[in-house]
Amino acid sequence: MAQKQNPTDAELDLLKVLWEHGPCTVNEVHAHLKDNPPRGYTTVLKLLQIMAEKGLVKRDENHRAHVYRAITSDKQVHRNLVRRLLVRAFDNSTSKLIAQALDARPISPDELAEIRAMLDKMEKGVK
Amino acid sequence: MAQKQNPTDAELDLLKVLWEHGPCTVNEVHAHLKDNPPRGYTTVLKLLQIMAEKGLVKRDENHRAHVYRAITSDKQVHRNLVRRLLVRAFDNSTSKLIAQALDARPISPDELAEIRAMLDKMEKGVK
DNA sequence: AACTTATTACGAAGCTCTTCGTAATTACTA
DNA sequence: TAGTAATTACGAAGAGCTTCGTAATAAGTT
Repeated sequence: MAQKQNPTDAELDLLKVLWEHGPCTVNEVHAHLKDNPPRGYTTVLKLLQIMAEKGLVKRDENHRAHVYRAITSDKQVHRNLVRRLLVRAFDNSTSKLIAQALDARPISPDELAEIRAMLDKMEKGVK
Repeated sequence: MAQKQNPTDAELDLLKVLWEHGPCTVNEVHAHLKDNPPRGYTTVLKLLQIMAEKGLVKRDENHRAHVYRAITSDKQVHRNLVRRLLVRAFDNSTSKLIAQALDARPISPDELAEIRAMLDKMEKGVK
């Protein structure tokens, strides 16, 4: 059974590339990767192989250069990351987490409005 | 120099105990620790020693049993955890994170109201 | 002082993550 | 076919995390 697992830091970097550019060969992933930190070609390859084992990506071996694609969407992964943080540090309280989020970084009025809009939409949806 | 570092999972468990109960001996921490997963006494001791090296806790050696206390508040640590997640996965966008947080778990109307209240307070403060 | 008990110190094992060097494979080209 | 270039496969090393067994130390007790 393919375990649904959170990606590690390095893995998340590669997933970002796949989310943005769609299915890629190792070479393409390596090329698109931002250089912090710089990573060698075989490092990327190895990571993708491991991610394939874990079930984070799937690979198509029909071409000369195997093509990897993300199995889970960015949304799913992000949600799992948030869930993990919720139980790990915030007693599973969304409001506690949001309080910290609002405090962690200065917020622009635009962002604030955006957040309000989300709440409004939510209340409507729930009602 | 004491590095300001995010605690690991096991370390966070111990910090929670120290935040809740104040300065503790190893024995007390071990006793207060919830049993998931169960951890041996020396494991807790070793963790606290490492945390002392890292600068996460400080220890008072004046008593027979050394007394450990958390150096950083829960609030500070929580903020760092949120910050890390923000840059790691959400492009440093608070609203993206909050969108996921609202989506990650069903929210009660009470919590929703609480969140609204925070936003109101914030806007006043900023203005 | 000898004994017992609680505590700390030390070090190692097993695990995962991350990285990369080197070898093997594959496909193309002269 | 022989040579080359790109790619994949394999394996290992170093780091950090987590756990705990065992030894050393300190304090109190008879």
